[in-house]
Amino acid sequence: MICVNQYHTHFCSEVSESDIGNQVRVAGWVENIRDHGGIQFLDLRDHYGVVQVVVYNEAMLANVNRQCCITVEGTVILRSEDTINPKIATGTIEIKTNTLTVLGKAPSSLPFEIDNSTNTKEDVRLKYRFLDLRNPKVHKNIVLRSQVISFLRNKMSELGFLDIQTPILSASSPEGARDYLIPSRKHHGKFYALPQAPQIFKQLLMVSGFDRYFQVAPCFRDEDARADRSPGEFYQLDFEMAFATQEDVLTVAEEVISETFKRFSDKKVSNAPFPRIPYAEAMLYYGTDKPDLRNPLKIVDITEIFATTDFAPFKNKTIRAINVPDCASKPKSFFENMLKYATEELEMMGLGYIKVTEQMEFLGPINKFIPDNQRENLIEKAKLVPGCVLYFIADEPMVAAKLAGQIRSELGRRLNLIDNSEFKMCFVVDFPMFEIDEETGAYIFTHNPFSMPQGGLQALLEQEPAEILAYQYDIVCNGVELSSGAVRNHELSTMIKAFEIAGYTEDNLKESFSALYHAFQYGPPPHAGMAPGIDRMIMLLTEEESIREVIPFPMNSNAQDLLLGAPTEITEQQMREVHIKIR
RNA sequence: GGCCUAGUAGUUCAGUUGGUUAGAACGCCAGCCUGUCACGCUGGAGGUCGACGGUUCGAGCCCGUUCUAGGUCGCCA
Repeated sequence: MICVNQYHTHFCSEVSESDIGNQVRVAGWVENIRDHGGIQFLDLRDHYGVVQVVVYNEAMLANVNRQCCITVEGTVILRSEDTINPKIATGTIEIKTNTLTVLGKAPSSLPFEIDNSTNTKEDVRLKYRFLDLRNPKVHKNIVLRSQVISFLRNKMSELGFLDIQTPILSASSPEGARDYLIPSRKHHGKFYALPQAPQIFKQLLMVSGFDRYFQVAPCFRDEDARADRSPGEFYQLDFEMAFATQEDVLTVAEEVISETFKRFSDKKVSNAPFPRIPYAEAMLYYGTDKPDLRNPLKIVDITEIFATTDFAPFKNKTIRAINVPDCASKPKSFFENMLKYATEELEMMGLGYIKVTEQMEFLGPINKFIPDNQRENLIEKAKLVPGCVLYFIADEPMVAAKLAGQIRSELGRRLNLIDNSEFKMCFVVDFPMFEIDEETGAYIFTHNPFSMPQGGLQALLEQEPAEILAYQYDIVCNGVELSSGAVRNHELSTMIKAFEIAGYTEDNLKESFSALYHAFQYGPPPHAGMAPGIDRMIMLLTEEESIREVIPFPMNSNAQDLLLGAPTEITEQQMREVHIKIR
C-alpha cells in the first residue's frame, strides 16, 4: 500500500525484523526525543504506528523539535535482548540514522502535551485540533468513524439501498428545530435553509419510484449543544423503503445496527430480533422512552394497593414501586443518600421504602400505611422476596412515571447493576400520535407530523386523539436514543385530517409542505424509514462521553469553530450582494 | 434565557483563617550523560491569580458586577 518515494519506503509500523540490515526511509512526526549525550533516541510516529530512530550525531537534531515532521533514512538493526521495548509493535528493532531531513518545522514549545491532550481545556484543544488529532487515542476515534461509515455504506448497498444525494441548499421548514439560513443573492429578501434532515426529499424519492434509499446525511439544526449533541451539524444514516411496513424497517435496522456494533466492538451485542417495547410499557416499566435494558430493575404500578389510603403523600396519586433485590442489608448511609438524591436532585418530597425481612415482614415507616388486606397483593404484584427493598414513588401519573425512571437509573448506578460489557438494544414502538400542549391545552404532534396513525383515517375520525398511536419507533441502545423513524403517512386525506386535529387547515398543509402535498396527489407508495445517528453510534462504540471526541472538527458548545473562527463577520460588499443589513 | 461547576506559569493542578518573595508536576532553555523508551542528574527562565469595581492596614482567597469555558434545564417535529 505504501507509495515508495523520497519520503518513505515503509510506514513506521511496517518496519520489522525482516528488514534487518536493509536501508529504509520512514517519515512522520517526532513524538519524543531522549538525548543521552552521544546517542539520541527519537520516537517517530506516522498514521500507522511508531518506530524508534537512533541518532549518534547530535548535530543532526539541530532543527528537530517534538512534533516536527521529518524523514529519516537509515539501517534497520535488531535491538539487543535487554533493550527490546515490548510496549510497541516495532519494539524489537530500531533504525540507525544515516540522514535526517526536517520536512516541517515545529516550535519548541507546544500548546499542550500531545499524549495528554484529552485532559486539556477544550477550547485550547479545538484551537489546535490538528495537533489534538495527532494524539493516537483521538486519531483512532476518527479512523473508527471512517471505518464505521464505510461499513454502513457497504451494508446498506448490500441490502439493496441506493446512496442518493439530496440538496444541502434547501427550503426552511416550518416545524421542528431552528433552521440555519442562507440569504439568496438572486432573490431579494429570500433565504435558503440547510436541511434539518432529508425527510421531504427521501419521501419524494419514494414517490419517484426508487425502492430503497439511504444516505450518510448531514443534518443541520440551530439548537443548543449537549455533551451528546453536536451544535449545528451531525450525521444520520438516513434510509427509506417503499412498500414497507414497520417490521420491514425494524428488520433492516436491527441487522445493520447489530452487525455494526459486533464488527467494531468486543462487547456483547443484542442479537436480532431486538425487543419491541410499546411506548406505554416503556414509560411504565422503565419510566422513560429510552430504557437502558442493562439495568435489571423494573418499575411496577401499585396505585390500587393504596386506593383507599389516607396517607397524604400517596392519597389520590399514581404510585409506582421498584423492587431492589438483596438491598435490605445495605448500610443506613445508602438509604440516606438515595433520599438525598431524590429530594435534592429530583426535588421529590420524599422517597419511601420498606425492607423485607427473612420472615417476609416489612420494616420502615411506610409499612404502617399498607392496608392489611393488601399485603398479599403487594407481595405478589411487586414480587417481594426476603432481603429486598421496595421503593415507592407517588405523584401525578406522568411525573410519577418519570421520577420512578430516574430513581431506577440511580439505583442501577449506585448498586453497580449496569453491565458495562454489553450493548443492549431495543425498539420502542407505538408512540402516541398526539399529545396535549401543556400551555395551550390543544393537541399537537407528539413527534412527527409525517407519521401514519395506527388505524389510518378511520382512527383519526373515530378515536380520542390522545388515544391514537402512530407507526412511530425509536431504536435505543443502553439508554441512548440512536434514532427515530416511522411509517409515513402517504394518504393525503389522512394527512389533512391529522393536521386538522393539530389545529392546521388544509391550506396550512398545502403551504407548509407544498412539495409533499403536491407529490402525494400522484400515486405515492406506502413507505417507511428511519435515521440512526452516526455520531451517537460512534460515541457508544468508543465509550466517549462527549460527541466532540468522535467528530474530526467539532464546534465548541457555543457553536463556534475555533480553528476557522466561524461564524465570522462578512464584508459590506458580501452583505450588499445578499441584501442583508446588520442592525 | 435559567441553574450548576470552573477560570492561578505553555499544560494539568495545589494554594490553610485574608498576612513574608504565589508553589508542584510535566513542558521549555542551558550544562552533563553511549541504551533510553514517562531516560536520568544539575541549574534556569516563565505569573496582569479571567476582567472591572468594592471591603480591608493588607485580597489569589471576602463582596458585587462582568467575561469565558464545560455541564444541565428550556430547546432539539
